[in-house]
Amino acid sequence: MDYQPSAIEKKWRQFWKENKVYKTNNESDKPKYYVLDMFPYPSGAGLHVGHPLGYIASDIFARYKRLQGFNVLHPMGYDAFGLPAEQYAIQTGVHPAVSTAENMARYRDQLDNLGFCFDWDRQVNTSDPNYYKWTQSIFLKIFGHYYDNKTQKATAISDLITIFEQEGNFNVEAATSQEELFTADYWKALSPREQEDILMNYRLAYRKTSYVNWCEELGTVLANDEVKDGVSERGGYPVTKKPMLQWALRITAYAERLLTGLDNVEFSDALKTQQQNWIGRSQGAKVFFEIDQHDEKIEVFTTRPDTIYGATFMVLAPEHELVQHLTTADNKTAIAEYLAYTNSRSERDRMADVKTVTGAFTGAYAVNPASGKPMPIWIADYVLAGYGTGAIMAVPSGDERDARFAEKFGLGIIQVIDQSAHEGAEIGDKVGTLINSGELNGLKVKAAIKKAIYILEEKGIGEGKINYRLRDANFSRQRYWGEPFPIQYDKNNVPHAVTDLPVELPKLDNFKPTKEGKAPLARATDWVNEGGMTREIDTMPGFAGSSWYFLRYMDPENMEEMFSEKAVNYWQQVDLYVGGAEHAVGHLMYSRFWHKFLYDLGFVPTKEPYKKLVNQGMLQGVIEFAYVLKEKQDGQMVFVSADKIQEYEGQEMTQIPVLIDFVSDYGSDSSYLSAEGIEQFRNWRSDYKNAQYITNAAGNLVTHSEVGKISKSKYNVINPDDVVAEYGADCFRLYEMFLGPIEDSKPWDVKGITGVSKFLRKLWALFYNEDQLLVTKEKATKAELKALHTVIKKINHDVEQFSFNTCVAAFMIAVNDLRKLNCHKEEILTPLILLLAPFAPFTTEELWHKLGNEGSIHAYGQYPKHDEHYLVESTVEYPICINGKKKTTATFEATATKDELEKQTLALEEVQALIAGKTVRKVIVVPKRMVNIVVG
RNA sequence: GCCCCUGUGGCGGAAUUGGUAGACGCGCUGGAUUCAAAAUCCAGUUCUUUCGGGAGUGGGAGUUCGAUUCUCCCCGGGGGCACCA
Repeated sequence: MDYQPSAIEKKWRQFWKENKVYKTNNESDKPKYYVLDMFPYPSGAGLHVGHPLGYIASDIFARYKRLQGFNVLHPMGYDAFGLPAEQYAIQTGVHPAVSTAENMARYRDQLDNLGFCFDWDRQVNTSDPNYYKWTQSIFLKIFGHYYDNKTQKATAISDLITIFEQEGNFNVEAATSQEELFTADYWKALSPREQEDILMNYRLAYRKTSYVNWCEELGTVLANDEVKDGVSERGGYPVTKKPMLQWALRITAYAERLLTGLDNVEFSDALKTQQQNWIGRSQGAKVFFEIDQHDEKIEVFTTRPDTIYGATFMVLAPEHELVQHLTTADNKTAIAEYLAYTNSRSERDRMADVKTVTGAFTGAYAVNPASGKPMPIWIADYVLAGYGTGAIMAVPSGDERDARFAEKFGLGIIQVIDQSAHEGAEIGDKVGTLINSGELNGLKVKAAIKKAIYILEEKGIGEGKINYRLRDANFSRQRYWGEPFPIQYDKNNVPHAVTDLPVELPKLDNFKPTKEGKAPLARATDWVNEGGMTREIDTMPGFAGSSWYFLRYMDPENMEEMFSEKAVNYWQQVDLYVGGAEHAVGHLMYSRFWHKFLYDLGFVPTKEPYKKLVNQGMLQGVIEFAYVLKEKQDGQMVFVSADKIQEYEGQEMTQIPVLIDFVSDYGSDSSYLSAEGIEQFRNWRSDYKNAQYITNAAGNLVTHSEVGKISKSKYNVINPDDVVAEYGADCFRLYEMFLGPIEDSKPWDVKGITGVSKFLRKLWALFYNEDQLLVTKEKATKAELKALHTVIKKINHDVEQFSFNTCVAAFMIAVNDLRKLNCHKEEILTPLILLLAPFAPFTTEELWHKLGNEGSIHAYGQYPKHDEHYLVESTVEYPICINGKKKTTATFEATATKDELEKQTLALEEVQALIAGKTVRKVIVVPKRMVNIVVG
């Protein structure tokens, strides 16, 4: 019988389904293990060959753990809210729920086709009201809590209100944007609206004005991704920043815990540093500067309070709230002009152009609290509104940017650090001795920083402070296809929690924003005004549903709770999380934040959601381009073969991606459109129908290949189903693992798959010859046992290391060895297929049954362990080296110790001849490797 | 500019973590089989050579008996952050 993957795979897919082989229970005598994949967004393009890379790896690991006797949770679901479905709806009128359901069904088919061991009874869908009911419920919990810095814990807002009623906010230490202090009497006298405004400064989910990318022409808010060079990606219309009252999550309250928590998880160093940079902790001081003729003070953050004597001017971000207020009459025009200038520059322009120094003087002066000298107050866009306080004290003798600014505008420079004793050191290195700095003179930088903070605190004009780059997360989206907020506003615009959950998305047939630019949900007027109040019409962002889905898998059908205490106490946390590095900061940071919040409230027993994380690299594709002349000729497009473009020198060319199905020798350097391919290409788009095609001598249009993202818009999506149809799912799985280390990005290339395909047929041939089953009960020889145990040792080691490419190589070697030994013995083959079962589930299931076993190999629960006994030789041949150069070889007892080997080596006549007359300095014995004699 | 990762045959990539560099696969070259092709099988395949060897893991130094592996400098590729006070 030939190896026929399609027949085998169909059979076992059915068997697994009927017998619920992968059903996981929340109760078991076995130890638990939780393997999680980042769930996909079910896009219209379907699954492509890149998606399964991580899924295959985690599937192998899950099956491996199951065979080792663990109770493995390995679920899958869909991150089903998102922009593409909404845009599709706007274009076609198909409701996002409908297109999403279709896409999910397609994904499911494609995933099943690859033989994954997901427990589909636990499927989660973030757009299902039974799921987002709990997302809304968590939001309300966040809304109902503030962060108490004393206990380092989320605490109920009701507790805070009690404190306010008893003693005001004098003793409250919280993560807050509340600056004013107030008494209990003051609090009690406030209107509900005023009280709520204050509470908003404490709530972990709160409303604040933030800026969005607004496109007047499209009448909608755009994501950063949708804005290119200051204009909308669609249509190229201008985009401006528009202030909008939006929900935000106070993730900054958890900055320190998110940072220190990294010490206790197994993430790659690269990922940890990325998260550390994102949080961006820096230690310094906040300092208040008085302003001449004004009551307000300017607050700045500085990491170098020691340089305060060198602060000769101040710079505010153009968006700083005091700018208008401080500007004097004669400077109004200049400031207005500068504000107009910065407003015209997109964020990208501002970032790209670091060299140009710009700014404007407000006419106002602050006072240097240390030296008492006046400091002109300027505005400049090198100071960012979003970082620190949006204002700096400028120390031109210390900071390079301040120096450039002072130089350009002729502002004073005072040297405050003597670095003569520290040649070549930068000020940022925190070395040197303070000069021109009053009481700080003579101190080393580190000591000066401490003393400066002490003095600031003593004078009551500043204090030591830790600043984070991390910003609170914007939590509002002006979209339809997301979780509605469970919030209603009363007539005083005070938000109230809606406790009757879920708040379901109302049905709409138009998903565009309203004419006034309001979010699409404003169209559902009855829904908005239900119950005499006004509903929040924004929806939650994509990261809401994905921030806790791994917990729902533990108890997905629970209608009373998010998940039961029992379930979460059993599964604890994700043991292994596999997913793309593109989520390094966004999703991972937000879900860690939510998890810590739930921990504070006692819902989860662990501080971190993920114990270990593996980032799989991106599988890239080859994009095929056809060259086309920029200028049409006689109204027609002219396509030019890549090997003929020299003939068109001086004429501008552009490249158009070509659907790879038309391309011959796809992916190679010499890919081309044959006459037939050109014909298909002509019929692809009406524009190309009558175009001219300048082909080469062979009549082909040579295309240009580039490695890039696999994407629908690049026409290079390869459906795994097609590969599976040709080679089988097991071959596909093994091949994707064989491509290289799981963390590396690499281009998809089908060239090498024949090698893996051959391997599977060779494996099959160990069992079958034509129709005859070759397997015997004969006792295995020593050589056969050695071949087997070598591979067992290797596989167990590599699977733990997540090194699957080397596993596949080891299998190939084992099968080749057994073929050479003509081994068809059950004693050898049973462990071999057990070993292979995680990698090639269908084939091994078939062979397992052929060996007369019942049930599923994947539920067997006894992964083979290697026995060192079979690997030990009686004698070992050692290379003998003199000073590292191999001179001869000698055979020794395998059991010989290092000392014995050394003695025996030196006793050899041949060796004595080699070292004749020279002094032996030392003998180095590397077990099982070599003996090196160092002479001379 | 800063941070992280990375550089090995024609290609994807191995190297037990300092111990025989190039496992395994692709490709290529021979050969067997075949009327022929596909498929399959066997052998070879880092470069160089006067067939003794010699060189060799981006380049240069260093540590070591010994370096793809550790240290420093430089160059190239990828990713992240970005006027961060």
